[in-house]
Amino acid sequence: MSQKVTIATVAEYAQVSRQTVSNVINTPEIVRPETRERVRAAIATLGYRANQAARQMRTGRSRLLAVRIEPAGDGINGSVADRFLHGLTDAAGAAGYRVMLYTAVDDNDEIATYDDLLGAYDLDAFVLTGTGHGDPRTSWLAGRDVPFVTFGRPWDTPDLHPWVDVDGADGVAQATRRLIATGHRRIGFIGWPAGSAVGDDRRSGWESTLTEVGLDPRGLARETHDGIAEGEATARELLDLDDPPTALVCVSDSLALGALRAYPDPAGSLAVIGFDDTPVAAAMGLTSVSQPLREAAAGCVDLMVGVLDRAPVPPAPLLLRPSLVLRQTA
Amino acid sequence: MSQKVTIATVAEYAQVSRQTVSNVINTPEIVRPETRERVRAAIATLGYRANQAARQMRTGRSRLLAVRIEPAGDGINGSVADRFLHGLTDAAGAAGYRVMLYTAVDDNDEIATYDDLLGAYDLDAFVLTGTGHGDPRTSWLAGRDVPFVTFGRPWDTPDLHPWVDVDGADGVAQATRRLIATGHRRIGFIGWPAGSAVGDDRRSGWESTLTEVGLDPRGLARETHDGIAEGEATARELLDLDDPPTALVCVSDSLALGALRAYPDPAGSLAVIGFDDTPVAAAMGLTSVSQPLREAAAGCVDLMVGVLDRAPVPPAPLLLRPSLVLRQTA
DNA sequence: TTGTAGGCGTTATCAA
DNA sequence: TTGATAACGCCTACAA
Repeated sequence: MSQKVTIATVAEYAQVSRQTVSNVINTPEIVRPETRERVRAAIATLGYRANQAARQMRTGRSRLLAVRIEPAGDGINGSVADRFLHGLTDAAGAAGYRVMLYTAVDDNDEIATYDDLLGAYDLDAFVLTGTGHGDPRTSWLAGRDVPFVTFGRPWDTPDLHPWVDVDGADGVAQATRRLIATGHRRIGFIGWPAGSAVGDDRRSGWESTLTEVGLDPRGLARETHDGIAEGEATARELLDLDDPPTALVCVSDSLALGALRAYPDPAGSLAVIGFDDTPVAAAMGLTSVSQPLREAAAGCVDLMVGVLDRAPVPPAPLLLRPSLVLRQTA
Repeated sequence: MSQKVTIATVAEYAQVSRQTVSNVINTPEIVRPETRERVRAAIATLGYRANQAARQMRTGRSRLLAVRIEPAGDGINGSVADRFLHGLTDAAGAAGYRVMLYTAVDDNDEIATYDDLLGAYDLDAFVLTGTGHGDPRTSWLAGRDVPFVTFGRPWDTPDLHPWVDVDGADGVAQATRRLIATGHRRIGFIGWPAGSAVGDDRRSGWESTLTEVGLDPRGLARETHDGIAEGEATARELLDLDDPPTALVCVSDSLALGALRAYPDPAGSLAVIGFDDTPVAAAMGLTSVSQPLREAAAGCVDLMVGVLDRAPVPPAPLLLRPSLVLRQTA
C-alpha cells in the first residue's frame, strides 16, 4: 500500500493549506473555482480519502449505522432479513453510510449491545427490524436521544419515531381479492396466534375483504405457530369442515407450504396463497405476497438521513404496498 | 445519555493519570494490583468504553472487518450466506471485532470498494467468500499487504493466504456412501458445468466413492446450471436412460428439488440427496449435505485474529467436514 | 479566499 | 509503578 495520504499530503501537492483542502471537501462553494479544481485534481491523483476516525473525533459523527442480524430461524422466512440487509447496505452506501452488524439473543442483550456500540463506535443510528408491542428497545433508544428508524410500525405508540413498514393487511387483501376474482367463495385463513401485531394486521386484511364483498369469514380462520407441519395440520382441520374452504390465505409461506401438503391431489383444486415470497415459494410455485424489501430498506436510509442531516422535523413514516406474485397455486 | 465518559473522567475518578487508565486497559500486568482494581472499579462505575475512533488514530487499527453481502440470487442457496454472516458476526464480536457490510456488483467493483473502505475506515481485515479460479480480489489484497481470510480454498495458488473451507468432495462422498448402504447400485450425479472449482470438487467425491467400491460412474453424471427447472430436466434425462439410476446425488438443493419433481410418483423410489441443507430442503424433507457454517465463520475469525495479533506465522488453513442430514428422500 | 491554532480521545515514549 | 508530553488526521473558529 502506498504511503498514507492525509489532508496534508494533498495540501502540499496542491500548494495550498490543509484548511483549503478541508474546505474543498466540506464547503466547496467558499473556495475559488480555480483553487478548488487544483485541489480536486490533487485528491484524485493521490487517491486521498478522508480518514473517518479523525473526522469522527472532530464531528462526533461516524457515518455508521448498525443493524441486527438474526439467526436464520426456521429459515424459510429468514431470506426476508437477508434481502432487507442487502438493500440497506446498498442504500446506506449510496448515502455515504456504512452498515455495521451485531447479534443479540434477546431484547436486553440487544440493549446492552446498543450501549457498547454507542460507547465504542459512536454509531450515528440504529435500524431495528421486527418491532412488537411494547418494544423495550425503542424506549431505551428514544430515552437517550439515539437516532433510530424501525422497519415495522410502532404498534403501541404511533409516530414517536420514524418508521417504514409494509402494509400486510393490504397484501392479504390483495390475495383474498385474487381468490374471489377466480371464483372462490369459501376462503379460509391460517394465521398466527392472536397478539402478534404483524399477524393480527395481516388477518384483518382477509376478514375485511370478505366482509366487504358480502362473504362470511366466520369459522374459516385458524391460528397456529409458524411451520410446515403446523400449516398442514391446520389446513386439514379446515378441509374437514362440513363446508370446507376451496382456498386458503396463509400468513406465511411456511404455513402455506404445509397447507399445500394437506391436499392429497397435487393437481387439486385447493388454492393457496402465502406471504413473503420466499425462495421456497418461488421454487414450489406458490403464489405469495411479496414485500418491497429493497424499497423498505431505502426508505429506512432516507428517513435516517433525514433525522441525522436535517432539521429536527420528524420525517413522515412510510407505509409500502406489497404486491401479489402469481404462480401456480392461485 | 449521560455525559461522555473519557479516559480522563476515569482517571480523575480513580485518582490516577490517564496513562495509568490506559495501561490498565491495554497492559494490566504492569500496573500495581491495588491501582488496577481501583481503576477497574471506576471504569465499571462510570460505564467507560474506549472510543474506537481515538484508539484507531493512535494504533492504526480499527477492530473492524468487512464482508460482502451478496444479493439473494435464486435465493435457495442464499441462506448459506446468511448463516455464515451470522456466525461471523458472533465470532467476531467475541473476539472484540465488529463486522462491516458492503455490496459489490462484480470483482472490479469490489476491489474499488476495498480501496474506499481501507482509506476511509482503516479496516483491519476482509473476509472473502466464494473464491474462484484466478480470483483478482485475492491478488489485489495480497499485493497491498491487506490482511484477509477467505471462506473457500485458493484453488490455484494454495496457501498464499489463510483460508477456511468445507470439504465438498467429502460431503458428496458421504451422500454417495449412504445411497450405497441403502442398496443403490446405479447412482447418478447432477453437477454444475465443469470449471467451477466448487462444483468439480464435489463431483469428485461422487466419482471416487463409486470407483472405490467397484461401481461404474460412467454415463451417470450430467452438468447443468443451477435451478429447479434445470434439475428436473436433467433428472429426466438420466431417468430416461436404458439402465436408469435409482438414486441421484446433486451438487445443490435447487437441483435436487428439481430432480424430485422428475419422478412422478411422490412415494416413489428415486432417492435424492442435495447439498447445503437449505431451509427449503428441510421443508421438503430433502436429505442434504450440511456445511458447518458456524464453525467455518468462527474459523475465519480465528485465522484473522491470528494474522492481526500474532507473529507473522501464516496460520494453517482449516478444512471442515460437512455432515449428512438424513430426511425422507434418502 | 486562504492560512493558523487548537483540540477531539487515545496510546507510545520517555522521564520521574 | 506512575505520570507528563506529543502525536495520530481532521475540522471549527478565528485571523490575515
